[in-house]
Amino acid sequence: MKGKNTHQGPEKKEAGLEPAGICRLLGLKLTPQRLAILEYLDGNTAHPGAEEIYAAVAGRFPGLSLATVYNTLASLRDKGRLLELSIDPAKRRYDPRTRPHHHLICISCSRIVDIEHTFDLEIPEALKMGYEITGNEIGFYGLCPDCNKTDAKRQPDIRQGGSHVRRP
Amino acid sequence: MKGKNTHQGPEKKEAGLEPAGICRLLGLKLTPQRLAILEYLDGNTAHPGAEEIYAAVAGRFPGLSLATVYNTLASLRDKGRLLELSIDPAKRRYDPRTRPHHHLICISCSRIVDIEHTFDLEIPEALKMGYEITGNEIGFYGLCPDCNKTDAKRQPDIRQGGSHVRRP
DNA sequence: CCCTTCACTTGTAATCATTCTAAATTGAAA
DNA sequence: TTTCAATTTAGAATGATTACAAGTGAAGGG
Repeated sequence: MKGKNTHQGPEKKEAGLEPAGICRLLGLKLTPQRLAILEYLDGNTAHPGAEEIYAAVAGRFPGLSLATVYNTLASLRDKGRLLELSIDPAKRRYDPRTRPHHHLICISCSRIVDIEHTFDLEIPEALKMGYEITGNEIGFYGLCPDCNKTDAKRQPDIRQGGSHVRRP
Repeated sequence: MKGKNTHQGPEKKEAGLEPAGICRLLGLKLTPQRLAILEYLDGNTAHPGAEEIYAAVAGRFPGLSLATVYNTLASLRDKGRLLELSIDPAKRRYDPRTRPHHHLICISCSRIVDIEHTFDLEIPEALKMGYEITGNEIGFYGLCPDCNKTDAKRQPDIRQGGSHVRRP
């Protein structure tokens, strides 16, 4: 763990704009803490939670407060630069990739990967119940390669139910 | 609030089987607390959280413990009789309708309605990253009729971002 | 370059949902 | 009945997130 980020692999980043630029663009004050957080998030595909972000950034930036992480995440989220995912029931996860995409989460270890693919999700007008729809997100559930190996012998019925079934 | 349930409207229930039958079928002991919870959940389309279930059932069943609600929900979930939704970042919600379906949540008041519609969600093999997919759930985000009315004048940009943007 | 100011940061307390625990209770099988 | 494991219960414990009050520093104006 030495590089700029703890990526899951080589990934294409969002359309340019380094941390400082983002702050200026959003009208946010340019503080070192923010820059460090932004930098950690930039191109990160691990969908980290607040605590993880804190741990990672605090390493390079001693004295950082967890509260600052939450504050920063909140403003980025409010400004639309960050997606706050509720796909993991244990905690909120953050995704710097703001272009619409979906997620695939392991029901055993909670690892999340992005699904960059467009689906046709037109809801029949009759089912919209008068809602004005602004977005959508698909959560795919399954077993990641690692867990699939390990769990092969577990009760098979645990996988029934067709949908987002979580392990005890 | 007098009827059997606090439904959102007339709804078709899951394929028969009253509370007692469900317990027997699942090999669960038939306790009055469980029956009361099952009864409350039966046909309920409000996607209640644990606290709400507790409050509702405790009304008719004084002495009920919140822990029991959590216990019961956990066993029903494990047995596949109940879906545990993480669509609401504030808390887990429960859905007795176990047939695959999707949800539409109001980004302002968190009201959830079911979307009973089948979508074609084939993920290109190349994007599956080796995961064995067991299910999926689409979360549609938007404004419910009520909030849409109330919020009409709010900052329009809050609705940008394309996806699950939550109100501060 | 020096002020001034208010957005930010910080540490900590408070809150909230959920889980854990250990003891008491009770279905249900024998 | 008797028995015993499953279940219920109150309350403590945990973990994530939010709230708060006081201190700090980035940034614009002079």
